[in-house]
Amino acid sequence: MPEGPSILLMKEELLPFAGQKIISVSGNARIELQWLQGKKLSEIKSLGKQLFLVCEVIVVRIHLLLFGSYSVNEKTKSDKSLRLCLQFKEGSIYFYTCSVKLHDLAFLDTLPWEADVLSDNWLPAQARKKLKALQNTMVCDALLNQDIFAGVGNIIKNEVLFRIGVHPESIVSELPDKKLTLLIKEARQYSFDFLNWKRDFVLKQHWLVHTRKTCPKCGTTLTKKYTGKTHRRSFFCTTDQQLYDKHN
DNA sequence: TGCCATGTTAAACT
DNA sequence: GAGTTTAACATGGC
Repeated sequence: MPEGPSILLMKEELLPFAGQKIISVSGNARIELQWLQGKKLSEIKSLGKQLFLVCEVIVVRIHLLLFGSYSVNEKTKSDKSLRLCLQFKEGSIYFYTCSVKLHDLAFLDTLPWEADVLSDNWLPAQARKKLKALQNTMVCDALLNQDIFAGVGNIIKNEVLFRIGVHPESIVSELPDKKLTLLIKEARQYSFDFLNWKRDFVLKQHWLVHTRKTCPKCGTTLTKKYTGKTHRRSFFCTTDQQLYDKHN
């Protein structure tokens, strides 16, 4: 569920509830549920992997983490996993096993909206600037940095690096400018491809390297390795993805 | 059945 | 204090 495109799809599905009044609130999230009671769900926003339910002066931040899920109108999981349920006149929304936090409205102003790769607010120049400031950082870690590429997750990371022919352990500062441009461009482009494939339930079949065994380009065995400071799985082809480090 | 994974945060370390 | 590593959390698929 959890990469940026999936959150965007969730937002789309919840959009019909925007403008409606919250009739009742329940769930085991450790927040003051009663603050939401009777409030209007005035707006739904998203930034990367985070969803924001703006309820007049209070903002509910939902993050699905690794295992979170949601449902609309019908409760599909146990009480134990139900973190938050908002009931409206014409239906309900349910969030399970996710992080739920309350913030005031001003909190939204502190967020890096320009980092959201799927948003109209996306500023590639800003991403480039942040990348240029990185010292000794591997591209695999840079792509997962939510302050630079909000919404990019491990799948997108692996697929983007294969598309642009860059080894995940490459050092950002060693990338030629052309590659850096491509990296920034594909982080957004692949996220949109992910979004469309996910919407059509054909995402997995489009994975070229993620969880795959052989390189679709040259047929050699792909490498699977936990890379970078994030220690996340990387799938890559040592033939088709060039390593840029201080030695070459 | 045990392992592992589309993620993040906080505690525990050097 | 900084930068880092580890632990914790929790569910479903293979």
